[in-house]
Amino acid sequence: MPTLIEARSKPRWERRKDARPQELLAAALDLFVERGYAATRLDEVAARAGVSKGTLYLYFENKEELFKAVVRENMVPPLADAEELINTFEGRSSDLLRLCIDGWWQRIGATKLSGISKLMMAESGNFPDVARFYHEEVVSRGGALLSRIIERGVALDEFRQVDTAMATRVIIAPMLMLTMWRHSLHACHLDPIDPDAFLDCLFDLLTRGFETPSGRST
Amino acid sequence: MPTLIEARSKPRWERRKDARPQELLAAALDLFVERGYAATRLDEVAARAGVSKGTLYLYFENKEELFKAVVRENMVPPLADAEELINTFEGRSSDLLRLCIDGWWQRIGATKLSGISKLMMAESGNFPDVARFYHEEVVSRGGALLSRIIERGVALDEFRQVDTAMATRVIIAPMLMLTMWRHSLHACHLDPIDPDAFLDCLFDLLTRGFETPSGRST
DNA sequence: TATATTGCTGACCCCCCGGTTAGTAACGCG
DNA sequence: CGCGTTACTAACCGGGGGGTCAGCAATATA
Repeated sequence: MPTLIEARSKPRWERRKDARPQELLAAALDLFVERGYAATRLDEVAARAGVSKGTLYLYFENKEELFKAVVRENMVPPLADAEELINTFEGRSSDLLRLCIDGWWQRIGATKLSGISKLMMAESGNFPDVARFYHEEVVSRGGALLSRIIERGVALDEFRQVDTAMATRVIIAPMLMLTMWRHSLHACHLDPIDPDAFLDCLFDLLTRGFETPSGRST
Repeated sequence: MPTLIEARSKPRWERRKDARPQELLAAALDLFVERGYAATRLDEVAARAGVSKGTLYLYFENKEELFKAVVRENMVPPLADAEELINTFEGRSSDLLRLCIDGWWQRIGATKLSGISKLMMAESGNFPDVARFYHEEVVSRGGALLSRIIERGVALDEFRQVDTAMATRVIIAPMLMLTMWRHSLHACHLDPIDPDAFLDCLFDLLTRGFETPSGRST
């Protein structure tokens, strides 16, 4: 039972209009990654952000818009940065590719954000609207990004002439696989995989596979 | 409005005690693969099997036991056959490996059964009991199976001395990846992947990676 | 045709969760 | 200090789905 003083010094709740959205987005990210899209309860998101469910609906239209906001807040900026990097980068295309793969790993793959990729692979079938949004906002942009790197390498005669679409898939697939591995099997007490060794191996395979003889230096 | 004759010739329902379990399992497999574990409604499973939900509960204790039965009915027999094959096979270990990979593709990977693998990767985190069952019944048995092939190859000096656990993961991972690809991205109108070409490529990589010089013939 | 057996139905219970809203309390301002 | 604005809460609604069960109707038997 709160004393009068406590009641005065600590109001039951505070008005913090500007901080709420970020706090709600952070809580939503955590829970979407932990439980998946369908299994995430908006009550729980609100509770973790320290507000009631009604407040959540003051800042986000509904569950789907909340999820979209999480994606826009977290997944899109790294993509934009990578696009900027490609536009300004000067140097070997294989180095640019390595930069992008490492950047993906540090900013997405190794963080809880990778859970969003897993979530979409797992549940896209049940939520076609969300899947379409995610495809437009993340998948197609990421694919285009890799395609540009490969085309750059081919244009500069650093890479062999490869089927760009196929090569893009070859690069993305192991990264997605690493993500799934960490979020499903690994999370369920199976023997862990060493991500750094895995990515080194992947990059080694890719450069050997793509580089032209003239492109190899060192 | 049924006439008297129709009512006599076509009873509202029939007693078919022995056929029900198989029909329910088939319906359950379809829906688990289509929608996932959590999103599958038992009402719908029963309806697709041509019975009411109550009947389903006459043959299966609850949702979890129904799912376990689906796994036992569909995933375990191919594993048992593969174990039998390994026990009796005489020939090169690389041929045995190819047989098992092709067998997996024909009996699981290319069929709706691959949806069960995808389902477990997607939802194991939310259903730890189911995950434990699946791990014991399928994952660990499948892993042991591959390990035995590799150890056989090493013992017969056909394969290099490799880390068996790592090699097992290297083999399984691309197969799981192919599965996920087909069930998420591919299912959502993204550019398709050619599974046969993919598996050829995978097997080529594996044999080149594993074989000892002395093990290479032809 | 009469009776016993039992496979099957469908209505029901109850909790859960996305979404809504009437009302309340924190805060800015005069 | 008092008053108006509004950020926030708590209770609520409705639909959905796992699981249950009393009763019925299809068959076996005679």
